[in-house]
Amino acid sequence: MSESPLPVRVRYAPSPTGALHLGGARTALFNFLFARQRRGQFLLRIEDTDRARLKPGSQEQIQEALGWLGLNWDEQPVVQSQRKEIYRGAADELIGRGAAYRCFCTPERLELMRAEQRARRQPERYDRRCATIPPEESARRAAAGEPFVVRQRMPAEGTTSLHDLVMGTVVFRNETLDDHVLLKSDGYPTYHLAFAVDDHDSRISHVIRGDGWLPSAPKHLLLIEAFQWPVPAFAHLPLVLGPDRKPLAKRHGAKDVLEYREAGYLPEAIVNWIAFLGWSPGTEDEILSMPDLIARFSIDKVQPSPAIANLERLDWLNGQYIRRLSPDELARRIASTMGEVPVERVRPVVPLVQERLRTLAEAPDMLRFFFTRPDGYRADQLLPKGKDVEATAAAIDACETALQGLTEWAHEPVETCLRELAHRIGWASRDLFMALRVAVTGRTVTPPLIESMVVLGKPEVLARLQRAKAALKPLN
RNA sequence: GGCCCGUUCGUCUAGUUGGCCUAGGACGCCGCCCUCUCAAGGCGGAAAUCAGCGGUUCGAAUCCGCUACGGGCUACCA
Repeated sequence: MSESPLPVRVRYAPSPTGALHLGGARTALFNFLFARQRRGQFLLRIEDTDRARLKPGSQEQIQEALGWLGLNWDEQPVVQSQRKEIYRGAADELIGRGAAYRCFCTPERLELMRAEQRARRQPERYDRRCATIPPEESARRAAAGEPFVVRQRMPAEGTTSLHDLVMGTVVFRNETLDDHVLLKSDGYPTYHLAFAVDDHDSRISHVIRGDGWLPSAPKHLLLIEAFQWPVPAFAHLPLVLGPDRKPLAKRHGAKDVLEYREAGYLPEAIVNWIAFLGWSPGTEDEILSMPDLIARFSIDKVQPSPAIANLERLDWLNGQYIRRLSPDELARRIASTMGEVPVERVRPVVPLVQERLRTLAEAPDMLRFFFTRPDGYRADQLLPKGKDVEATAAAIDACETALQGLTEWAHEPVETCLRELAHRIGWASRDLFMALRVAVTGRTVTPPLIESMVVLGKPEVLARLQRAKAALKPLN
C-alpha cells in the first residue's frame, strides 16, 4: 500500500443510463473527499460507450445532482463517445504488441459455445479459437471488411494480485481469466479498454470505484501492464444495499438523489448520511460537515462489507441540519419549496417550526394556518374532553373579551391573561389552550399556541375566535 | 457451476500492533422528566455469547483453517 508520489487525481465515471442514485453519489463523494483532502483533482468522466443503454438527459441529471450535493468536479468532463479513435488506436497498439487479437467469431457461434460449456458444466469462457490466427491473416480479413472484435490475450498461468486499499490483497489465478472483449464490432471500446486508456490519459492516481469491478480488476491490471503504463492505486467500495439486503433500488423508497431534494432533504444531510454508509471517522462524532469530512476522511477506514441504507437515520440527520440553519437561511429554503409564498412572510414564522421539522417538505403543511384561516372546525377537536358545546363557546367568548382588552400583544401578557381566565372559569389551562389551539389554527398539532397567536396578530386571532364560535352555534 | 468479496445490537458502526471489551456510540424502539398539543432537549432502559466450528495462545471480536449464510462478477453492459 505504498503512497503514490504522483499528485492525487481521481474521478467519478458514471454511465449516462439514468439518474444519479445513492450508491453512485457515495462513490462520487468518497472520490471527492479524497481529492480535496490531498489537494488533488476530482474529475468527471461520462462512460457512454454503450450506445444501446444511453438515456438522453441523463448526463445533465447526474451533473445537476452532483452539483446539488456540492461535489464539484475539476476540469472538463471526459466524454468517451468523443474519443472513439483514441481507443481504436490503443487497441491496434495492443494487437501490435501481441497483448490482444482480433476475434471474428459471430455472436451465434459464441452463444453455441457457451451453451456447450454450460451443458458440460464448465466455466463459460471464450475458447480462444481466434487467438492463434496468424497476424497477416487477421489483418487481411479485417481489411477485407470482415466484422471483428478485439480481445485481450490473458496469460495462461500464474497469478495476478491486486493490493486494494479497502479489500486488502486479492489474488487471482490467471487461468480463470477470460479473453474479454476490448473493442466492440461497432468500433466502441468496452469499459475495460476505455477505463485503462482514459485513466492513463487523465493521469488518474487512485481508482476509487464500486466493488462490482473487483472481479475484473486483474484484467485491468494486466491491460495497464501491457501498455506499460504506471499502475494507479485501487480502492473498491462495497455496495449500498436496501433493507432486504438487495442492492438499493426504487422499491426500497430509496430514490435518486434529485428525488431526495424533492422530498425536502438538505444536501448537507444527504452528504453526511452517505458518508457514514460504510465509513466512520472512528470517533463518536455523528454530525460532520463537508469540510469536516474532507479533513477526516480516510480510505482505509472504509468498511469492506456492504452497508444497508438506514432511511430513519437520514430523517434524524436532516432534522439536525435543519436546526443548525440560521432562521434566515431556513426561511429561504422553505420559501423555495412553497412557490407562491414570499420569503418575508415565511421568515417571522420560521422560529416556531425550526425544531419541529424533519424535512423541508413538512413545512408548508405545518405553516398553512398562518397564511389561511381554518375552513371548518371539527366539534370533536374543538371540544375538550368533558366540555359541551355551550361551555366551550362560552370559554372562547370569554377569551375573546379578555384578549380584546389587552393593550400589549406579546407573549407575556397573552399567556398571563389566558391562564388567569382559565383559573377564573375553572378550566384546566391545557383544556383551554387546546380549545383555543383548534379555534385559532384548525388543528390539534401545531407550533406553540401563544407564539403563534402573537405572530398572527390580535385582529386575526379575534376574527378566528369569532369564526370558531359561529361554527359551534349550529351544533347547539 | 466457476471466480472474488464479505459476516460485531433490527440498522450504521467503535474495536484494528491479541489482555483496559462484564463489547462503546448513533438511529430506531420503550419509560421518565420538561410541557398549552406536537416536536426538540435531558435522563434511563431493552437490544450483539462479536455467523458457526476447530485451532494457536496464559489470554481472541481481534491471528490461522474449515463450514454456513449473504453479496458481486461470470455480455460485442457499465
